[in-house]
Amino acid sequence: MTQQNAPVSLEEFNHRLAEVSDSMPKRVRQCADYIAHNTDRIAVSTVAELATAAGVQPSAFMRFCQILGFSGFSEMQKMFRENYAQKWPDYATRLDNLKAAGADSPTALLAEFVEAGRVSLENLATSIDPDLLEQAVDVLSHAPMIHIVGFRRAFPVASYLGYAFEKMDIPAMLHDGIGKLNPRNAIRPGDVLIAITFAPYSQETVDLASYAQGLGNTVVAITDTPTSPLRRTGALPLSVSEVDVGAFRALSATLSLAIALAVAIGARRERNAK
Amino acid sequence: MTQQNAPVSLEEFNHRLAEVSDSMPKRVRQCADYIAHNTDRIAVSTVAELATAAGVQPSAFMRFCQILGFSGFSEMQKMFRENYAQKWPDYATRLDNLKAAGADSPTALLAEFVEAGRVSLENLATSIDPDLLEQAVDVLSHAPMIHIVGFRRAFPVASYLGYAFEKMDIPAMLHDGIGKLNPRNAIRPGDVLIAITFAPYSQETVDLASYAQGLGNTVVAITDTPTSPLRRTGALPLSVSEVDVGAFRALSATLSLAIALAVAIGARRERNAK
DNA sequence: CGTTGAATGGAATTTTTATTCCATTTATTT
DNA sequence: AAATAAATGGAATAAAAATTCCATTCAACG
Repeated sequence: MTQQNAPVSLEEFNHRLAEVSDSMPKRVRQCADYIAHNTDRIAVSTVAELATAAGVQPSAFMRFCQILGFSGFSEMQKMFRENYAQKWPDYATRLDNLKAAGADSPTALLAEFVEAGRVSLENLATSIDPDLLEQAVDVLSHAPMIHIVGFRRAFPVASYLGYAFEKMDIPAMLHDGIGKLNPRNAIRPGDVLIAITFAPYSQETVDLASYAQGLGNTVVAITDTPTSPLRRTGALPLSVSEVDVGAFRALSATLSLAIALAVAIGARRERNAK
Repeated sequence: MTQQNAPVSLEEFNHRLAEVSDSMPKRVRQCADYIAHNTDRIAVSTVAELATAAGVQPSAFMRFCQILGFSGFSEMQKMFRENYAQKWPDYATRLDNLKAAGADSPTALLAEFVEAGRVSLENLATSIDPDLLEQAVDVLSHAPMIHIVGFRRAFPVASYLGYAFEKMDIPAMLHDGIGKLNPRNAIRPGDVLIAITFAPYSQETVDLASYAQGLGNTVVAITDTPTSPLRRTGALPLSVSEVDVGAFRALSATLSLAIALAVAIGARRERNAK
């Protein structure tokens, strides 16, 4: 009994709800009232749970779903789950589709990276922990010297941080591994290390981080997943999850976080100096 | 088979994940990796869906849940559904919250860079000339060796290109200025130079570009304004305009262009090789 | 006050989803 | 290289959930 006009977005859903909320039998209205106040529970509950919470029988809740235009509860829930998951498009699939369409053209590829960057940025904005960021800025703005380490795909981020600190006259040292010199002894008491690494985590970075922590220095980690080895050692973790396109990523979110961190440190230092 | 220590919060879950992520069989690790990047999907998916997305059988996913200390998938999902609460605020809302923290707060700064990055990416997508990009890919995919130069704020871009080419087994050389060696003679006939520079244009980059062109080598320029000195010399110009936040920029668009260029070259080379 | 049609509760049924089990493959150890 | 243990895939089974159906209740109207 699927109706022709099932809502496909939160807006449509709310609109529909308002539209039909007059002319509802008692029990169905109970459902509507409950849902209006607890819309977010739809995606993660069963009919039985929602029905109980609304004080009605499952069958009554069922009728509510149908009055709204869905074939049943499952279809309604599907809409909410998809809406929620939309932030994470499946890039592997999309890339396959793209190739199937014969479009491995440079422009199509660029569009993919632009899209991936956009999603990564949105995700950064919604996932960053303001407290951790604040803590990182605080500790870094008091460091006599900031050390930076990051290799392979993390190196562009490390070097950009180095550039930014340089431009703001903040004492900083980029451990870039030139000549395999490993200038560990440059890390003095009170110095803070910014360690950047992503899966597969580079051993040198992890080593330097634990060395610094062994000395009692604070380490700020820019890293990805919760399984990152930098988290285990008690570093201050700033996490970024970047969307891949094939085997590569655009680093948009990571660099944005890095440069925001650097500029915030610069601003904080000026304030401290006064 | 409920274990005594099933995680009851996201923190505990992540901690546990990090703890056991060494010493995991292959398939279980696949689950861990997928979940680490898509934690938010657990609440709204079925085992079958997650297993497919992680590329494993449902039974393998089941084992993963148990290794983490849950009796099964349902128990794990229950934890996530209970903690689901206010994950709903969307991008726009969240960005407002970040800004609301105060003008020069780290989060407000981050919000600005995220916004700037988004705008820059949009500009890039609409302003890039597909023909020029195609020409650049074409000429670079036939080069016996690709040289890369970029200093200061362009250096992260240059080094990321170096990383990408390295990963794809494409002969490339990053002219990074170490020891002021200036290995100009490494540029052989047929080689192509990617020169990256933005206002204020760094002299070394411009010099190397005109040197290469003097030899008859093609130069692909990643640069900004139409007045860039790299344009005057007849280089193939790919232009990006990046939105500034104060004196800095997030480089999102530039890096996206660079990585798309690199991957396109890699794909083209494979096609040529056949 | 009886008749009719809508609304309701609850149990029966169907469908979906989680979970277990076991034969087969893959690694490890001797 | 053989023996042993661990890991894996896939199908079988169990559990849970959605959906339907129908007997009963309630409300409206003549």
